[in-house]
Amino acid sequence: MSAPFHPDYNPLILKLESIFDLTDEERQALEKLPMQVQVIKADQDIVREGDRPSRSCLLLSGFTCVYKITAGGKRQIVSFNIPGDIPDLQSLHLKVLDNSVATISQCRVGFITHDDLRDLCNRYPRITSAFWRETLIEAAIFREWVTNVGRREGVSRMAHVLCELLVRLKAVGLVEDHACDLPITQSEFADALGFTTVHVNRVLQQMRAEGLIVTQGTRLTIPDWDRLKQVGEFDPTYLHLKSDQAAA
Amino acid sequence: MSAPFHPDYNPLILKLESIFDLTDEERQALEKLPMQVQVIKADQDIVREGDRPSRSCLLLSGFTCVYKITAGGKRQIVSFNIPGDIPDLQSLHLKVLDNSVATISQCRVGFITHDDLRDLCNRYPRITSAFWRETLIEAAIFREWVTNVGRREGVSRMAHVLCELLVRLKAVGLVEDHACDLPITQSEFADALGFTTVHVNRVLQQMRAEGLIVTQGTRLTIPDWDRLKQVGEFDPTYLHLKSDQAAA
DNA sequence: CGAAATCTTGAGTATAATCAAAAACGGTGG
DNA sequence: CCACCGTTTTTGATTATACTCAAGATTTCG
Repeated sequence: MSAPFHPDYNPLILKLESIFDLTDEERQALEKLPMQVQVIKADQDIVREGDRPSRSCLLLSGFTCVYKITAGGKRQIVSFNIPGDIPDLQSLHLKVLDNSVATISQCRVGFITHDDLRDLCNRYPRITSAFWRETLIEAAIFREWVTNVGRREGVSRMAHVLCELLVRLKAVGLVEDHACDLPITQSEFADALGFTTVHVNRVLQQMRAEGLIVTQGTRLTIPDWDRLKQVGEFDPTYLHLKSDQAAA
Repeated sequence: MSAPFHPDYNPLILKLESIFDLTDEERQALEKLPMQVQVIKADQDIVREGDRPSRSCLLLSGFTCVYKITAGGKRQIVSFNIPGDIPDLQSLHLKVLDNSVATISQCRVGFITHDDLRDLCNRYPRITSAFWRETLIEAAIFREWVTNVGRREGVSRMAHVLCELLVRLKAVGLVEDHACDLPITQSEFADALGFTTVHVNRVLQQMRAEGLIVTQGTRLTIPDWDRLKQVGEFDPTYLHLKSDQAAA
């Protein structure tokens, strides 16, 4: 599996192949998809709630998040994006964005116009299916996220998001030896989990103490995957991955 | 607007027209869509997590909910379905269901085979778009649901779901004079909001005391829509309705 | 090396959970 | 029409998870 920044590393194709069978022709069409690549530094909005974009953004490297701000000024992150994700693919069919997307780390982003996307879908109807499937899995992730925030507490809630991230990162080749780079701050985890920063800190300390996770800077290592899965009540079915790379 | 049970009342078409412009031809094709209609009593699963259905279900009358059960045995309702919804439309592209769907009240359900749906989509490509759009709006509702459960508390969280239900019911003609029939128990609201039944009860009492809602049996009346919207921090943009029936 | 961001700690508090039981409601059958 | 049963709603008392506020330690990065 080619590493990030390697010339052959195309996270979109890796991602789609993890959920869909592509023909060579379709793969080539995807490789030729025109995009305007841009490097964006950390903590910048890529698109904002209320925007009416005419293009979607493919995340090539780095981490972004989809978030909403309540009228009371609180932020809720509804999902983390990893390379290969198109966080605002929905804007192809929904004119007004109902959420914002921001970078978490420095990112390389490829902007693809809706015209080019529609063109691709018209020429390759199965790619329409693949993209539709992609957005349906995104919805499945949101459902699981609701369940996590609504019905799990403390350590269990945190463990579940970590499991999800690990499995998804594995699918695009970004996990090695149960370890990955995860440049997400405790404050961002708080906004994702519906906690406060202080509480996230205490939960993480407990998880370290229990040997569920090991952290060194932004590097996360999972010493015992089965135990983390168990604590997080994690079942990867909802990610609808083709193979059982789901085992991580 | 035709009332439920009136012969012309087709909630699917009403629903799609609230989010998409249909041509006469497309409307006729939808009307002719073959379906096996069945009456299902309250509190029954229609489909279960893990199923691999070969058909989807269109809710014709009554209320259903989409839910998941955690390994710890807790239930989380991730959305309520109203007439016109197809709660498991995603199964057209995702083989294994990652959630269950259950009736809340007695329901009339129309089962439509995936073959018939695929057929319809092939013959009317714009209907593919309409359905895709439909599932994207469902995803938007999940995002908002995460935000609600993660970042709003007590009265505000409850007010928000009520606002959403009212607006969606309005779009299919089931709200009159800011009132509707809402056969959802407090225990079901608890599973939807991430609360306990006891807490839902106390929240509802407070809302009644503050004049935010009036209930008589399963009938819900909203005396002051603007105030409810304000308390629930409700902005209907995420429902992506065509017109401003969003005002309710 | 120094400023800013991030992480950590402590003490006091609030929202919501838990447990347990009583009251009210809704439908059914006599 | 009313008695009866199961479900749903309501109440009270106690507890727990997570929040708030505030300040200090550490890391990161220019």
